[in-house]
Amino acid sequence: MTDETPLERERRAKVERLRTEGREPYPWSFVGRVTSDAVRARARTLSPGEEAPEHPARVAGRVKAIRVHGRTAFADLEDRDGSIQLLLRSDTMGDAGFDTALRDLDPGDIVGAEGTPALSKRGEPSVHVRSLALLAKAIAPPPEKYHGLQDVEERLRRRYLDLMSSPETRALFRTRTLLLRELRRYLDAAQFFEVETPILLPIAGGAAAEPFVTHSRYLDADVQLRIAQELPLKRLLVGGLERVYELGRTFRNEDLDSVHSPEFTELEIYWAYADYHDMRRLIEGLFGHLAERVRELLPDSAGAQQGARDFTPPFATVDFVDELERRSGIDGILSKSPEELRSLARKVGSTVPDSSAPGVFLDKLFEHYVEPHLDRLTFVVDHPAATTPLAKRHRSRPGRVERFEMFYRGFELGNAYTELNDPDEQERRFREQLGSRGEEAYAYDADFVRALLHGMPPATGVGIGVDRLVMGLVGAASIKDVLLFPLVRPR
RNA sequence: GGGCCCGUAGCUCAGCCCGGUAGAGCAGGCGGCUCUUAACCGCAAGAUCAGGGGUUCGAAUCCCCUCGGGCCCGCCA
Repeated sequence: MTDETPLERERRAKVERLRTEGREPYPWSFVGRVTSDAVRARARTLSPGEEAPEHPARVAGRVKAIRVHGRTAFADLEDRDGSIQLLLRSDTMGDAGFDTALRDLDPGDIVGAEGTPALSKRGEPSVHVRSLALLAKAIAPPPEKYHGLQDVEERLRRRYLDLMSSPETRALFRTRTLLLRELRRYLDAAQFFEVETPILLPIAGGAAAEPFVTHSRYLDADVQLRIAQELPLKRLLVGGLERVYELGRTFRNEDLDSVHSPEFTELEIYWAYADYHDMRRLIEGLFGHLAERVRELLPDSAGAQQGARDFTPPFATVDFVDELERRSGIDGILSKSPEELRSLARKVGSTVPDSSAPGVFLDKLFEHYVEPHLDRLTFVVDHPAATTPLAKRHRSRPGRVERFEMFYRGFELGNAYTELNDPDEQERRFREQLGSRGEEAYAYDADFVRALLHGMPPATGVGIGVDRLVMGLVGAASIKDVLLFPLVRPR
C-alpha cells in the first residue's frame, strides 16, 4: 500500500459515503453503450442549442474535466474513439439528482451517462444527460489536465498514466499494433506461414550476443532465452515449410538505450528457392506498404509523415567495401591482414578484444566511417566474408558474401543473406567463431549442422528489428517511445 | 564503465547562479455562478524541497556520497 495523500483520503471518503447510501462505487457493467464517435456524428447533424430526443444514447468513459456553472455543468468524457461533452442541468436531472451527481464526480472517474445527443449553444457535440452512473471511482487523481504527464520517468514507469492523459501516446501505440497487423497481412498474402519457435533453449544461437540465462527445474539444467530466431526457422526449411516467418520477442542481455532494448520484437523471414535479391524486393514492397499505412494512420504527425516518405522506395544502396574505402581513404581493405585491420580499428577508437574475428574489426571500421552517414534508408550490400558466419559466399565476388543490411538514421534496421546451406562450410565457420571470440562467439549448434546434412534448399532470410522499424515509420526518437513497458530499474 | 544535466505539493512549474528556513497554477475542500470547453470569482488547506552526510549562526540553494531518471560517449555484429 502506498502512502495516501489528503486528496486520496477525500476520495476514499466519497467511496465510503456511496456504500453507506447503498450505491455501488464499482458496479459490474453498463449495457448498451455506444462510443463517442456515434454521438458526435449524430450531434453534428443538429444546429447549436438543438437536441435529438428521438435518439437517446448511452456513453461511457473517463471524466477528463468538469466545469460547473451553478445549476448547469459540463464534463468531458473520453473513450476509445475520442471525447464527448456531457451537459448536466438541474432542470433535467432534478435538483437532488444534479447535486448528488456533482458531489460524487471527480476528474478521473469512469462513468456512464444516458441522455440525448445535443449540440451545445457554442457548437460542442454533447450528451444532455438524463442519468449519470458511476462505473469506477478513481481514488488517485489523473495527471494535470492541460500539461498531462511530463516527467519522462513517470511516463515509462506508469504508462497507464501517460496513455490516460496523452491522445498522442494512445495513437502511437494503436498505430504500432495496426502496423504489425499489416505486416502479418502482407506476409500472409505472399504465402508465408507464421510459426512460433522456442524462446527457451539449451543454448541460444544464431547471433553473437550475451543471452539471459535461467534454469529449468524439469531438466535440472540452465536454459537460455533466444537471441535470434534464425536456427529453428532454417530447420523448418529443411523440414519443407519453404516460406516461414516469426514475429516475436527476442532477448539480449544488454543495455537499454535509444535504439536497444533487452527484449525486443524481431521479425525473421525465411524463403526457400529465393536469394537475397528476391528478399530485397520483398522487403522494399513491405516497407512501401507500411509507409502507405502510416501516412493514413498518423496524418497529423510530422514525424510519421517524414517516416512515411523515408520508407517509400526506391532506397539508397552502397557497397560495404567500396563505401568503407571511399569514406576512410583506406585502399585494399579485403587484402588486409587481421593484424592490420585490428590496428586500423584501434586507431578509430575500437576497444573490442584483440582475439576478435577479423570481421569484427571490419564492422568497427564500417561503424566509424560509414554508419553515421547513413541517414536515409540505405541498403548496404555484399559484406566481406569474414563478418558473417551464416551467409553464403558471393556467387561472383571473391571474399564477399551475399548479404544486405538496412540502416536508417544511423541505426541498423535489419540484416539479410542468401543463406549458407553447405553443412561442411557451416561447420567450418562455426569452428572459426569458436576459435576467435570467446563467450560472444556464435554458439556451435551441432544439431543445426546435422539438419543441413539432410539438405536445406537454397534460401534467403532476413531479420528485422521491428521496434526500430516502427520508430522509423512513426518518427520516434527512442525505442522506449514505441515500447509500452520498457525495462526500468525497480525502485 | 566515462562525461554532462535533472529530481521542489497527487500533477505542471517558479525559487537555486548571489544561503535568511518554500511560491503559483491544475486537481482536492468550502462558498458563488444555467452554454462552458486550460471556464470563471472568493476563502481555507495541501511540501520528510529524492535520501544521507558536511560547511555555516542559518542550506531547497554551497560541497561530498547514495538512489532514480534523461542525453552523449564506450560496450552491445
